[in-house]
Amino acid sequence: MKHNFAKLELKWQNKWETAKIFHAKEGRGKKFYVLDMFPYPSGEGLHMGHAFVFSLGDVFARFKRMQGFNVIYPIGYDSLGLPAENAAIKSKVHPKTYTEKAIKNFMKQQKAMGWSYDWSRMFKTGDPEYYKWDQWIFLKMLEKGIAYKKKSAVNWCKKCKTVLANEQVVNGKCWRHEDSQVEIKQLDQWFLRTTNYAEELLKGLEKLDWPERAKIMQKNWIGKSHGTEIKFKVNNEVWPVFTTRPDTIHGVTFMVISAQHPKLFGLVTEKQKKDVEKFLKKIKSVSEKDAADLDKQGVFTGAYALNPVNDERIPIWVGNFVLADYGSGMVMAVPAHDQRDYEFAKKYNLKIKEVIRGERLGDKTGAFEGEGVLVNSSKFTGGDSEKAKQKITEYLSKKKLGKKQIQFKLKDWLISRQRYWGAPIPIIYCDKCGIVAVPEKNLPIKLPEKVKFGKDNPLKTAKSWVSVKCPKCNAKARRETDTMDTFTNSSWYYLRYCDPKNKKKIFDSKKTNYWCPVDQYIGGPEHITMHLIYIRFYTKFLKDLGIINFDEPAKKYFTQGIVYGSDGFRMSKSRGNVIEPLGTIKKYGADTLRLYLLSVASPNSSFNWDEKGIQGSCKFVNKIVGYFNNLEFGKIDARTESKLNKTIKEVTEYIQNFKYNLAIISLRNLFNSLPEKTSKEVIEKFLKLFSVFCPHISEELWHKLGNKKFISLEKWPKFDSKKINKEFEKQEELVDKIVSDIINIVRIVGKRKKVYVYTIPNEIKIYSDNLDLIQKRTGLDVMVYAVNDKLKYDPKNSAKKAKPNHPGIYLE
RNA sequence: GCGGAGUUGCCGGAGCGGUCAAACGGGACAGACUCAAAAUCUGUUAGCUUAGUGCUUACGAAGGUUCGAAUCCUUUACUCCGCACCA
Repeated sequence: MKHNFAKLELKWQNKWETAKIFHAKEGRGKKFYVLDMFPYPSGEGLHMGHAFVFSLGDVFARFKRMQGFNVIYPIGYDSLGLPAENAAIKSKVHPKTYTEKAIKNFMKQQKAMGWSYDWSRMFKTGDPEYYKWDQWIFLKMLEKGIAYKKKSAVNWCKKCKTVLANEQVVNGKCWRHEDSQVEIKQLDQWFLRTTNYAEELLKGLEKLDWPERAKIMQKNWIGKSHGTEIKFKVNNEVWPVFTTRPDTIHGVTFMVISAQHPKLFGLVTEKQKKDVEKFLKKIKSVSEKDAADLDKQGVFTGAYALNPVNDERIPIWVGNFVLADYGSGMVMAVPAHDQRDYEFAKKYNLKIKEVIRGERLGDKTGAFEGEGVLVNSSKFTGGDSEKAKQKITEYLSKKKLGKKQIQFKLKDWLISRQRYWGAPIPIIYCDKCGIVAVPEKNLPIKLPEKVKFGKDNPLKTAKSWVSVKCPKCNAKARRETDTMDTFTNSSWYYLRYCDPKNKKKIFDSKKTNYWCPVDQYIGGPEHITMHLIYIRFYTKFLKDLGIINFDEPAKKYFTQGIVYGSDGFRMSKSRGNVIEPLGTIKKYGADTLRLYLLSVASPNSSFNWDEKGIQGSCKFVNKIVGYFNNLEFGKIDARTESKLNKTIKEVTEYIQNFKYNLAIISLRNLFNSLPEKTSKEVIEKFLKLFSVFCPHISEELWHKLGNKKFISLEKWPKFDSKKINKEFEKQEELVDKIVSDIINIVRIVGKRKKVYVYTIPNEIKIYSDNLDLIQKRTGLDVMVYAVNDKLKYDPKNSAKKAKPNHPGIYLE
């Protein structure tokens, strides 16, 4: 009875492909864009996590397609990037060869899962035809002042041998190397001005239908705070300082400048130079060990700042806890009213001056950070601290000593990478002309094939590639050897799917505007503060550039759970707990695997892989096949009709809301209650619902029913609420109840052969209609009588026990 | 430190004010079929109790709101995740 799923699945995969039924074309009705985050093709191939996420997307795409939407469901490969380069070096092949091979392997597995991608739109970011447009966007950004180069303190990972963006630093460590402490270096690097869009990125969140958690995370990441910029004077130079507590300005007793501040040594006096240098060395060596446990440390710079409200001379210290790139890299310290400043002051014996008095809650020691009344604050004394924030800001503004300011945590995106396997930054350095953009017509700047991988940036070893003529003056010049962060490639890929083969333009705006934005984006939670910020930023930029007419990439976003190994840990090669879908497909078939992955838990929660559980899905699939093997049509009964309509309703709603697990339960319930004979219509509708989960077997059975077209292109069944009758559910419950009652009695009194059931007269139909079922389930002969039946057999007068919903029972 | 998610029966997991001793799946057990097994089908799977009843204890812990709580509120413990000296 077991079907040969391997052969069957392959057959349908091929049929889908030759008939091109999943190819998307513009203008065939209301569009719907379903997008899974494209995979990073690693040599290990697909793992169960991929199988899970992509199945989520596939079900949704199939569902929407059947609902009559013009669905685009593309796939591609994020093939550029460091891990591929490192893996390639390790296995001593060129990154290109490495990724090409990995992609082939991916495709094979993806096809085996039966995902309904439009393969004709597939691309790889590693193709020059793709990254050409990465470079093009860069040039546009350069034109608009969004891309720029600056020297600043940047994060450097020794293991990656490259700098990292702020988003790629996790707990002070590299996002790819938990054991590699990020170092701060002063380097000249390319940045994208994401901060220009900070406000828009924040505001745009409001209208997005994204999980609350994702929105909150992005909001925190963008980190808007309102405050005041106050201008302090240091050696006759103005130093703006950002604070959210201008009301405490009179309590400033020292300033702290960041240890990474580029202008630090402009402040340090001759006398203090040694101390400062020693200090810098010290914090650097400590940070190597463990920066997280580092306490606040600092040393006097010898310089003084003038407090603009009272001209007090305030010593400037240098400290390890001040960020160089937030605000101006220098803070005003008010130890009486800020816990950090307080600790610092205590440690180094600095003055503490109280300027706000209020009611202390809880802790009696340390800084008082609450609200209260101003004291020791010249003419502001006596005022309310909350109001004073505004008053003091106004006062400073009037005197041009400060102004209201909004500050963001979001930083500009550092995109330079000192590595090979990325899109080269299209820039040329000329001794005469300086930084020169590569003319558009010269794009793409292809990666040179021959490079040496080793200590330094590999591109530097491609001597003939590096040396070029200056596009402006034709003098000898050299190319930028940094490449672009891999996240740039994935920041606009969804747009390219709309017109992937375009050689003249990045894409035809008409096409892109038709398909986009993405209607349903699906991806993991780990992308929320990286990829999803970047892709939104790019979208906003491209909108401003005028080539698209929308400013958010994805209206809806669904965060899926993570599939962990059976040991409860993230699947990883080093742990040895990786499960490849291909092995499971071979054993059970793709349909079964899909069904299982989608029914274990709700799609947004994580779960551990457990092969035992797949049995249930396997049985169900086989049961369906078995049912079709001895299929005879009959008439639809009202009960089945009610159940069918109810199921259609539920399944539709559940899928729409990504509750696939519940949709599958609903389908099981329907199937299990199907009578031996029912109408073809019922069977067909059931199969359609089922087909989004198990498309191969559904196509096969659909065909077997005599249909010539693909079930994948059929119309999604509609339900009729009027046909849903709760009475039937109630009857079912009564049947369940009588069955368990009978069995319960048997258990108590021992085995008997005959059962006599006495119902109140108007209920007899429920039981006599279901007599077969009751007999089958109890395994006993059952007779049903109405209590008023004079001819009934009732030796113990059990009929008198009958109540509504509760018939009397006699066994013998 | 801040923010988010979670803690459910042997297990995986639904449920998110009454219809809950709690969907669905797995496992275990029993019965049917079979010479037998697998598969399949049926039932049981908190405890006590009873010719189908009733009771008690149960949804991390402790309190509270309510006629009524796994579901709402408060406190607390633990787990996972994200951010983290943001001035």
